[in-house]
Formats: sequence, C-alpha cells, structure tokens
Amino acid sequence: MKKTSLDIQSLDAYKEALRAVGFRCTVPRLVVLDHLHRTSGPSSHAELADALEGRGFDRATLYRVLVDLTEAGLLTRTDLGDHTWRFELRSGSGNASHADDHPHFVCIDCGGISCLEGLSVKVSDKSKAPRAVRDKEVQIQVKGRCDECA
Amino acid sequence: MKKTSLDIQSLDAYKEALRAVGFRCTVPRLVVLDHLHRTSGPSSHAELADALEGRGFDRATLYRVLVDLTEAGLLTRTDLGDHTWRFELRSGSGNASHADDHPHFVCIDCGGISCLEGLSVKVSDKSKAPRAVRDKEVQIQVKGRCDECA
DNA sequence: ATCCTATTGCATCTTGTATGCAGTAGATGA
DNA sequence: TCATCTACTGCATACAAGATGCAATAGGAT
Repeated sequence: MKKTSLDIQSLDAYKEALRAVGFRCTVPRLVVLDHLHRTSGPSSHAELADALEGRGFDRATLYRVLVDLTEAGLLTRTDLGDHTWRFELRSGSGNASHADDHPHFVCIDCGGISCLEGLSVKVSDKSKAPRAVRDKEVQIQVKGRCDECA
Repeated sequence: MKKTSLDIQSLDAYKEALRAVGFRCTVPRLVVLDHLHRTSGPSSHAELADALEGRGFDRATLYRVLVDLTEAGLLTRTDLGDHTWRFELRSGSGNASHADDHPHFVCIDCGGISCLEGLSVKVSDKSKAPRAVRDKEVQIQVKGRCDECA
C-alpha cells in the first residue's frame, strides 16, 4: 500500500495550517506533519529523524521544524520521563481524531509510549486536590509494563 | 540553626539502610542521604552538587551515589519535564511520612510533590489499554502547577 | 593491624538539545 | 513567468546533563 510519500488528502490542510500561523510551506515541514499524522503516539526527534532517514533532511532542520511547529501551536511537546522531547499533532492541525490532553502510557521496560485516549481520572476528595487537578489543567502519565514486556 | 553538618539523629538510620541493601557506609552517601532528608522536595544532581560545594566531592561521585541509591530503592528518580532527574528519599529510608504506591501530583514549577489519595482511574475502552492498566499495576503521575505556583 | 574489594576522583565520552552563518528555495509583485 | 526579498535549510559546532573506564583510596571483615 505504498502510494505517494505524502498523504494527499491532508496536504492542503497542512498547508493551510502552516500559512495560518505565518509559516512557509516547506517540504520538511509538510513531511514532518504528515509523519506525525500517520504515527500513533508521540515521536521523539530521534525517532522522527530515523523514520525520515534517506529523505535527506538534516537532523537540525527536523529539530527546528519540531520546535517551530510547537511554538506555533501545531504540535505539543512533552517529556514522558525519559529525557527526550516527544511531539504530537494537536487537534485542529488536520488531525481531528486525536485529543490534545490525553494520558500517556509509558513502559518502564522498553520505553514504549502509547496513548490512553479512553482513560479518565477521577478525584473523589476534591477538596484536597490542587486546583489544577480539578480544572483538568494537568498532564497525566501512567507508567507500567506494556503487554510485550509483561 | 547550624549545628553539625550531619543530622546525628538519622545517621544510624542511614547507615542501617545502606547496609540493608548491601552498600558500604561512605561519607558521600551519608551526606547525600542527609541532604535529601533536610531538603523539602526533590533535588537534581546539579542542585545537590551546588549545595555540597566545598565538601570536596566529585560531581560524578555524587551522580553515582544518586543513581546507586535509586537502584537500591532508597531514592526515587523522576523527571518533572525539564530534562533533569530529581531525586527524593523514599519512605522507609528514615522518611516515614510518604507512601510510594499512590498517585502523585508533581508541580512543574517548584517540583513539589503532593499525594492524590482520592484519585481513581477509569478506562472506558478496555480493549485497547495495556493489561497493566486494567490490572492497576501502574504508577500514575499527574503533572501541573500547584496552587502556590498557579 | 592487614587485606580485599567496593567506592571514589579524574578524565573522557555520549546523547539530546540548541545556535551561527552562508546558501537555498518559498512566496510575492511585476 | 521571472525577479526579488527573506524565511528556511544544511552544515558545522557548541553545550549541558548524563554516563563510564580506570587507577587510587578507603570501608569493614578477619
């Protein structure tokens, strides 16, 4: 099922999103957006660079693309505890299916990351919890062993 | 309130804890344990090294002390999202006030840690979640800004 | 007090992140 | 369609936190 290297469906959406934040539509940026769109779960700079190996993009370029897009609000940047930034498409960037603030599951063995979209956290004793918890202005991480490593 | 440089009260407890995990009771280790005991909240390697400046310990030594003690189970190591490890005494290491197995709220500004005892997690789509999540064999971390830093 | 070996101190390396600069390629107007 | 302006890219290079190899040293068991 290897068609074109870029998802034509979303291409226009990406271009529009880039222009909306005042960015030029360059090949590296479109490829990064496309890759993050296809990938499930957040990607690190290293993972992205590996995945796009052979496309001829410089690692520094990819790094700056990630940072720039994050600052422009098209991506989110999180650290799941392994000392590497992981980037993910935000909804509204041609990626309507993915919520922004879902919990992540981090495998304590292999370091694999997956998203727990269907997970909700409830606080029973709200009086004690910090305001941020009640207002859901938090980032939730769940650490454990994934099915492969269990 | 500057008395001795080492908290005599806890010294024996530290020595005992070190021996319990098969470690020798060396000066750097005792000083690190003592410092973490006095400090509220987690300390990074850099903070620790700065605080112990003048004691003549090598930074690499302090780093290895932190890592060793963590692997021995006397400390916990977390990353609050700023790409630096932060270490904290675990309960049972002369710090009985803190249980380890409940969700923690971590302030992304001050690094303060509070406990969310009344927090529960529900998974709506159980088919996709890793087995560990369903079996509750996970460690949950909630990151955000605490009330003081908000 | 002596000896064995876990630890330390020093040097060095790695990895992830960040930036300066000259050349290149988007986008705009003619 | 082409010229032009300048936001990007590629390359080199820097930087800090985190690791590690190795000889010297200091716990602690005998």
